[in-house]
Amino acid sequence: MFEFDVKATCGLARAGTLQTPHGPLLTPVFAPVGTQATVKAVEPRELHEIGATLVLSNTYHLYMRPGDDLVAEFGGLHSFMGWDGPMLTDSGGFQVFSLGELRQVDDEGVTFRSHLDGSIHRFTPEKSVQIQHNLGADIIMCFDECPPPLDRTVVESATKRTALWAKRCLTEHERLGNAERQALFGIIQGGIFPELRERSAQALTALDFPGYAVGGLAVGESKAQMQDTLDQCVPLLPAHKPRYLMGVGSPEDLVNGVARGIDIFDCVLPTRLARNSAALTRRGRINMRNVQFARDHAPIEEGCGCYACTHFTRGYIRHLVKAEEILAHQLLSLHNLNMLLTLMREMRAAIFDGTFAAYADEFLANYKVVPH
RNA sequence: CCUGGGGUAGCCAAGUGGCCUAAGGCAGGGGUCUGUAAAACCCCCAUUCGCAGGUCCGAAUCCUGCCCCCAGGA
Repeated sequence: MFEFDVKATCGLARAGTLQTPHGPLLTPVFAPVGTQATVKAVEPRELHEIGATLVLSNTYHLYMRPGDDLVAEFGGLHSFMGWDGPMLTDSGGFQVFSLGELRQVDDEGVTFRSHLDGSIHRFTPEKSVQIQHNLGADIIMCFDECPPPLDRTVVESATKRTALWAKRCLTEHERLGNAERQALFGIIQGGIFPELRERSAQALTALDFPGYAVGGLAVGESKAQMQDTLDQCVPLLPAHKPRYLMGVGSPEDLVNGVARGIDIFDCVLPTRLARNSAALTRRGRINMRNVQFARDHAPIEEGCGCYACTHFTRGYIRHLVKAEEILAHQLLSLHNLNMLLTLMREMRAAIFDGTFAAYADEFLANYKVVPH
């Protein structure tokens, strides 16, 4: 289980297959985020229809509500949420970063207040692995500390801690004895600092995880810094193991990530943008709230095969957005996810065809940050 | 016609002499969003208070006239 075969390469870009208990995962792959055991506004049936293969969910949120023990009672996340494909859970490490003032980190673990009711809780690496064991995703993540990427002192201590915690996660995972059912991935930290990335990669690869994530990016650094960091640290990861860039991303970041040898991505962006009325197109992002679309009879994107684009006009979707109808969130979420999933499929095909570089160049040339 | 109440932004509405170059909400326009504390957040949107005079150092606020609207009575 969890064998990863690189089937084709094109430059640094790779197309592979990762075996999981819920079927093979074709990479490069983008995972829609379903934080609370649901991809917001999208049914599992629809996820299948648009070709989603991997879904991410969250340790912190599900521990808080409804509780990982309750999810276990329902047979784990897959049966609880009705998704029978591969799943990944984040460790809760990112929440340590994003909860801000609500938390306190020490070498042993993290104490934090619930964002729901203010109650005090504590995560340790062991606790995170235990929760993820109860949740039952195919891929689980080491409990890490994800620091703001630019402060060297903070990043250095977080990077050291992440390495120590990775060892503890692995020990706990082995103790629980379910390595055949769940693959535990290690996470590289180090912010934008090459020496720290290098040290982190050395420490983590020494533990021989079945897959490695690059964490701590897309959290405040510039695009150039993110790309430089990937250029530097992806080659430090074993070529025969899947590489996961956490929390990314935007269409251009996915292309840039694949070009640098990343296999797995996840991001809230497409679904969050959808609920905040933005649509992703190949020419860039458009805000469907804007009055310029009020009398637009075209679909969100000409030529897009998704249900939103084959059945509805921009004018109608703008109306739904302005009227705050639930269907606006549903259609835009579906479209945005479809756009990214299609992009991933096309990149995979281009890698097999040996035309990835040209494909990437053309995509990036057409994709404008400020379109129309 | 009489009596009372009322006319502040597209709508609702606070303010009843100086801190009003007028609160707030809605609507409208624009922006932000990357391992989801997000169907969230941010910005813009009345030099002007029904109209015309007057009092006063000072008026959306007081006075006079006019014009509208509402309720009740003829």
